[in-house]
Amino acid sequence: MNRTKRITKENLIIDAAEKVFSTVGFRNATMGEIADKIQMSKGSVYFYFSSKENLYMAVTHRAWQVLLDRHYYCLQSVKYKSGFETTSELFKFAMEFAEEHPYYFELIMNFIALIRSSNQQKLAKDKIREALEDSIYYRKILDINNLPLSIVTKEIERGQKDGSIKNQRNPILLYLSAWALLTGYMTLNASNSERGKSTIFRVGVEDWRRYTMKMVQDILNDEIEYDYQKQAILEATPEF
Amino acid sequence: MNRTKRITKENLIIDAAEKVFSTVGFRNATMGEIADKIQMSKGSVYFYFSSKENLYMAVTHRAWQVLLDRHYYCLQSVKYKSGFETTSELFKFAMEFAEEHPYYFELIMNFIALIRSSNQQKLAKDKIREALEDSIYYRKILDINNLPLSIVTKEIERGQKDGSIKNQRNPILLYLSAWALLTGYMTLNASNSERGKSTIFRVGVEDWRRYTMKMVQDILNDEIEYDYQKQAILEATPEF
Amino acid sequence: MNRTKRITKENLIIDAAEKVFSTVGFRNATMGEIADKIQMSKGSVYFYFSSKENLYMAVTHRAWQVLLDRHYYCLQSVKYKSGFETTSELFKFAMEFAEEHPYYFELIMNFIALIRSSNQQKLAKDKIREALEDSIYYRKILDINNLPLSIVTKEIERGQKDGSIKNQRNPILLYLSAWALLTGYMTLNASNSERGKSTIFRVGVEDWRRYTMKMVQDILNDEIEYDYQKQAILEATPEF
Amino acid sequence: MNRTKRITKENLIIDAAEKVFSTVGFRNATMGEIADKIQMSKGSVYFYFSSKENLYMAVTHRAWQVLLDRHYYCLQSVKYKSGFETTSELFKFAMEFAEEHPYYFELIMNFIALIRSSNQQKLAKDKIREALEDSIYYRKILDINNLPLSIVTKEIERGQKDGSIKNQRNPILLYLSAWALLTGYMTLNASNSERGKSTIFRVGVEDWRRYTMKMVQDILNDEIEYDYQKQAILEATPEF
DNA sequence: GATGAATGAGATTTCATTCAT
DNA sequence: AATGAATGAAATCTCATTCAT
Repeated sequence: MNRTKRITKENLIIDAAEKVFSTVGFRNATMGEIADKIQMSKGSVYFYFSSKENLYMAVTHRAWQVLLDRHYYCLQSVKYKSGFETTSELFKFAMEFAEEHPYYFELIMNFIALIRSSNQQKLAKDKIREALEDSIYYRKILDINNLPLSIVTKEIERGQKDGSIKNQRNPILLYLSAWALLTGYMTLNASNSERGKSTIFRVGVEDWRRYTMKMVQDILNDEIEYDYQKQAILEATPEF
Repeated sequence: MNRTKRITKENLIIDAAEKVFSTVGFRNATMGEIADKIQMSKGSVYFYFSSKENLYMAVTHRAWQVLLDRHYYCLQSVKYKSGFETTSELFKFAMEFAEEHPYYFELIMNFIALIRSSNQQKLAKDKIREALEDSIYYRKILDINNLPLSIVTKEIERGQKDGSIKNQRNPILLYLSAWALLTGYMTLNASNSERGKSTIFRVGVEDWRRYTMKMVQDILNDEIEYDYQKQAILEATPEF
Repeated sequence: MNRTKRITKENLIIDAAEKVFSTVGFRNATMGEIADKIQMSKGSVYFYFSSKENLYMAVTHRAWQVLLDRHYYCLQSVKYKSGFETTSELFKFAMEFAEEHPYYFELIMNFIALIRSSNQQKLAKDKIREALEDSIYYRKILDINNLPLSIVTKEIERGQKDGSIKNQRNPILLYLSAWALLTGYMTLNASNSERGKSTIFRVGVEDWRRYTMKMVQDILNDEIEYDYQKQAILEATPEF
Repeated sequence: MNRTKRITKENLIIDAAEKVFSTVGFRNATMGEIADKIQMSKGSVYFYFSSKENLYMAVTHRAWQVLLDRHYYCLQSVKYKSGFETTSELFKFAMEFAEEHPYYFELIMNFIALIRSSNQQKLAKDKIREALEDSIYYRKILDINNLPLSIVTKEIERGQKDGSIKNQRNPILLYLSAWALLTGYMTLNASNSERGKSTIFRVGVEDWRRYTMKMVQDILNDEIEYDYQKQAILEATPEF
């Protein structure tokens, strides 16, 4: 079997896995169900993916690829704009990505949680995490997972230099804050809503989405001086 | 065995379950491990909690209780303050809660996701969700899970009336936005950090935390008029 | 606790056990359910009955007692009648017993099966049968379970002598045949029918019942001479 | 694995299950024991039969098949005989079936009890019955379980028309009565006896068997007129 | 390359029974 | 006498994974 054909098959399997994982979750998903979905035998699935964990990582890898593609696409099309404009665009695209592919977004979050827990604790019993880390796709993702961060922070830095971004704080902090906003929005929204239609606690989702994007921009525009009197309620935070 | 003793035992089990669930996750956790942790037999655990799902919900219930207690404690201590002050305090306490009990926070998020998915789709295969919903604790949580929202939004409304909160948008929107900020912060931070010490992508976690709290306040202070020129990058959002 | 009180309690438990066993069967029944039914603790049930099997045998013992009482009652009231009349009465009473207490009838059948299997094979694994045979009630039943047979056969013999029963075959054979008829009727009828109302395969149960009783009488009236030509279809059976 | 091989395996498992079930009963039987008996893993057994209940129903299905085969075989070989002769033959074969395969007979009785209880009561707790009814084999048996009845009653009707069967009562009643006789005989005999050798209550089993068959014929020959004086002991039953 | 039968390690759950109080 | 918490031995069922064909 030539390389092309192999890749086609792999993608077919990843398609099926994506559907099954997103519907019932990793633990509930069975290799049998995934194989059935594309009229394939379990044995064949194992021919292409050495383990369930490896297959899961392959789906996660695709999620990162799609996210990354958006970033590159975005860079290309906004080359001549200011740092603020590019950064805004990047987040707008990220939001669109998250809403179009809520499960990819979830996978990305899970991956981030995975590397966090890897860094800090090696829990004796967690066979699954070990298996995940054994996957070739894990390595592949490790190689690219910082790219979104570096792409965006580079644009933020550019914006801080060209004056379009007023907030002079650490670009990574800005990135994280904006990304947290997006994450929170997605998590609470739980990605079930048909965009613009649904309502959550009697707030239109579309309203919320717009306000979230506005807040991202506010972050970029935020100047350090602000009303310290109100801040005083919290602990003193002079550096902001 | 009197009521007190029973509750003590239940709490003992919940303690153990909390540790095990938070370490290896619900699916990876086994009743045997939970029982072992407190030198109890599996049968005994089942004497107190009718199923693994029920036990999980008991832990989740505790998480909501702790969160709710903070809210009430907070209300009590800030009675004579402005709406803005109270709301700020409430979020400050929520943040502290999340950082002190990251796993509780996770449980609360999971519960929210659970009721979302319950409302929208009855997936044929998901036995686990069904079992979760059968739990008495599920009912108990249903009865209280809206209280944080209603407590905070009431304070926001008060603040909007007394002039201390300038942002006149839908109080629920403000609540959700602030809560999303917190959620995103917690998710990305993955809550493993010892407060103030750790670093994420070379940003001090403490810095990030403070900035997050500042953003919450900014939400409250946000006035509707702002620079529409920058907004123009996004789709028009006249209502903000 | 005096003897009377003890017996009262035991009967209370047997009542509950009877209901539970008859509803869900021996294996499905739990000691907990039986105890609950009379607001008693499991421990107390064990105080009176040393095991589930023992309790089951106690219920079975009661069934035999009730059957036997009917026999004695019947003997008393038909003292001056012919052997045919008494025997008919005995079967009429047995039929009524079976229909009024279908579960007792089942217990009696089960007991008969139990002693059959005991006589013939000691299956290594059958812990339950062993436990049943350990019961004091098992011994008690062993002492009485032949009484119905001997009572009825004595009457048949009397009838054969006084000329009212024409069938001169072995009285035990007659007894078994009639009892088999009753057993088959009860088994197929499955005891669910409200007497006289229900229908089985479009045959009125009441019709069937009457016909069964008629057949019992036919057995008693059966004379040895009959049309041997038809019999020839079966293997030769000259002794009948 | 081709269809033939699969069926062979299934039959291998059914063989083992039949032995185990008949020896220790459904509830006492364990899948492990069944698997062990044919040097197979439990998992493999589950590969062929989705549950213990399903396997049990598969054995029951075989029992019905064997019974039915006898009926058809019998029909074939007695085509040119009278209704009386055919019916007699059918019962003779049924008796042989019951004696050769006592456990099959028991399974058939249990199945009949099962559908009776299904028709009349849905007991909340009986998970087992539900599981039984979920089996594919349950459906299969439902499709054939009335055939013996319809085959035999058709022959009885023919006999009533051709004059060889004198008893003009409802053919189904005759069928049930004869079948009840067989059932009672089998139940009391408990089917453990080596044919012709054993003795029950000092009656030769062979004698009893012959007499039972004779009674079946008597049913067919029974004419409605008989001695009403004796009947008077029972409640009036004018229709017989 | 593809198949699917076979495996076997576990996981949840149930209950009869015991025993300290 | 009575209670009911605690135990622990089983039993059913699931699936990721392997491997002969």
